[in-house]
Amino acid sequence: MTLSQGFAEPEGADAGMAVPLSKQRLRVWLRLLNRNREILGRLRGSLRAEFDTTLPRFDVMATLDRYRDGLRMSHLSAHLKVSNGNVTGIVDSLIHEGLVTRQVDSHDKRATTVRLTRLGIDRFSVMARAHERWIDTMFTELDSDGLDQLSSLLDQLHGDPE
Amino acid sequence: MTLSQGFAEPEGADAGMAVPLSKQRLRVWLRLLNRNREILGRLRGSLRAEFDTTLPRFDVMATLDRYRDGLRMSHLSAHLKVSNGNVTGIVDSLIHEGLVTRQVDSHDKRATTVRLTRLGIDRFSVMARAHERWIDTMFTELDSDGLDQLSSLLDQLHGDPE
DNA sequence: GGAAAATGTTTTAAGCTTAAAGCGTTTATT
DNA sequence: AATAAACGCTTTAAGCTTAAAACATTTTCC
Repeated sequence: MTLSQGFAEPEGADAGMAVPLSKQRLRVWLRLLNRNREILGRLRGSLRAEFDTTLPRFDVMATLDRYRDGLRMSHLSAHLKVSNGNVTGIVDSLIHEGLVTRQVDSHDKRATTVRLTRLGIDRFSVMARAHERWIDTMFTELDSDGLDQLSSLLDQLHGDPE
Repeated sequence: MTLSQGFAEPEGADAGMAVPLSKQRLRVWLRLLNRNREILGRLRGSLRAEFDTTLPRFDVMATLDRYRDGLRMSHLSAHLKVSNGNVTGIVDSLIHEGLVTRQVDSHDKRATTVRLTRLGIDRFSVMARAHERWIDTMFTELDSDGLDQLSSLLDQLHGDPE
């Protein structure tokens, strides 16, 4: 999965200042990683405690809720940035619970469209409200300006080759 | 795992402005999550391609490299913010490869101290240099000020109950 | 139209992850 | 000292995740 790109030299010619900048980047990356893990841990615990479900299932439902007309499996996994096969299992289990349907495309028999059921929509809307509250409490200290700043700084990271 | 805390009302009394702020928080959280996944995906791929190892193994070694005197299993998992049992398996496999040792504490027979071996230290130092380069390329667009800002904004998120 | 390449998805094998239960060991309480 | 509680770690069961292989269908290109 796209790994042969790396290895450009740090570009800002490493004359004296280069080392500290690398270290600083490393520290910030570590912090980003840890914050993310902490937040995910809390969300996971809350989802389990309140709704007896998991984060991956919630993520799939959230994405399908944003695309009410349904989504191809491949688009779903692209949106979630997880592997293709991964989504298969999660969707299977959501179908098993009656929250989602999988419908073969009439024009292309390879492709399927996944969609929330009525039940799925209803279930999700309850969870979404709770989720919004959890995020609110974790992001309380950031006001609109802080959020904009954070957002724009995050945009400057390029995780994707692009 | 600490889940009964949540559910304070968004505190800034939701009069008109509250809804957009929640949505903005949600968007930023999504972005944070996605960036993190992208970066992790790239690092995973590079680690596999260049060193035939995994991110969790790298993380354990990186932590042990910072604590050359060794670390208790519990401290290790606390640092990594993963579950206790999780680390057990990863350390097992690192021991199997001769990169790490596990030594029972002489005063407390329940506890063990995990430490990099000479081989582990050497292997890690090679990987660490590559890792630094990868992070450098992904964080190129952020200068020292940007990094400081990002760092301080991330500090304002509270993932941990605290 | 038929072979080859590409596409959309699922399956597989290996490994990660968590929460909860289990096992010794140590500490606290009487 | 005996019991109970706490602690440090490992095991277990269930589920998530990935990369790669496999499958089926469609498209491309002679």
